[in-house]
Amino acid sequence: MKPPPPLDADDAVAALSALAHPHRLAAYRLLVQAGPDGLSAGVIATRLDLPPSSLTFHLQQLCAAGLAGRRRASRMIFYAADYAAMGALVGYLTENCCGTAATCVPACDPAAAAPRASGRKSA
Amino acid sequence: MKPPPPLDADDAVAALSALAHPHRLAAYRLLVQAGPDGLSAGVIATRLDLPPSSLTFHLQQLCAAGLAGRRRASRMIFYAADYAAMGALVGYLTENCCGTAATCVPACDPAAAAPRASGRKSA
DNA sequence: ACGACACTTCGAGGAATGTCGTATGATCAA
DNA sequence: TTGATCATACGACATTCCTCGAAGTGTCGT
Repeated sequence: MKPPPPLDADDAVAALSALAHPHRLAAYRLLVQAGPDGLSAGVIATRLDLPPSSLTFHLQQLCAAGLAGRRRASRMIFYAADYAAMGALVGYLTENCCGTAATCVPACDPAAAAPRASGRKSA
Repeated sequence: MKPPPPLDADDAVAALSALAHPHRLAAYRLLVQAGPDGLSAGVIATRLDLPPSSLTFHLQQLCAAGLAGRRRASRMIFYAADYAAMGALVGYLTENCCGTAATCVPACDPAAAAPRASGRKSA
């Protein structure tokens, strides 16, 4: 069982596209830093100073790419980062870069990348 | 001296945007896997089955984002991945995600992320 | 010098993306 | 039920991005 589910090229492009926008990247980092509980759409909109409809648009991209999940709590909707998805993306990016040893990036450290059972939610 | 130069939000978006396209992501992975010597534009064009002008367009995005470098060797031009840039990007993405410990991704391992100014991955 | 080769630059058309006001759905308080 | 709040769906517009043929630049072999 591999915590980071194997990502294919299309998934990776989707995830990267989702992150490749200032507002979405900012929102995503907010979620990453907020932890598993996530943040409500309203809070995110306030912090990012974005109109609700624009925020929804971006949040949907993040969810569609599998980078975030949503959960309803009464009137509010909470979004939370999907850490496993990020791990999978990083894995995809660094895949095979260890073949060239010395030039490899930290995240690509074989010792850290292979054995790590941080299995988590994925929905 | 920090191998991964601190990336700001704009740089991160630029890098992510550069990778957020099927052809560029494919080209980038080819470079990552090719190692420090890189690959010539012609070889990349052949493997990706892209017309030269299209390839140049994408390769330039990669270079502009700092993810790749170019070097001329007689008639050919070699492109090579910039591993440090990738490390910086991964670092930016995972920054602060360790605050929530258990949910954290492998790449975000505090032991590997924080004190890497001197030593790096094992040999 | 000449011709061949490797790649880049230029330019234009078409497709995809981001923005945000307004309307609508869902939930809660009284 | 009525009214208020939180968020999403819809629609239209502007802008940016991708593609690729043709022409141009630099390098090599003869």
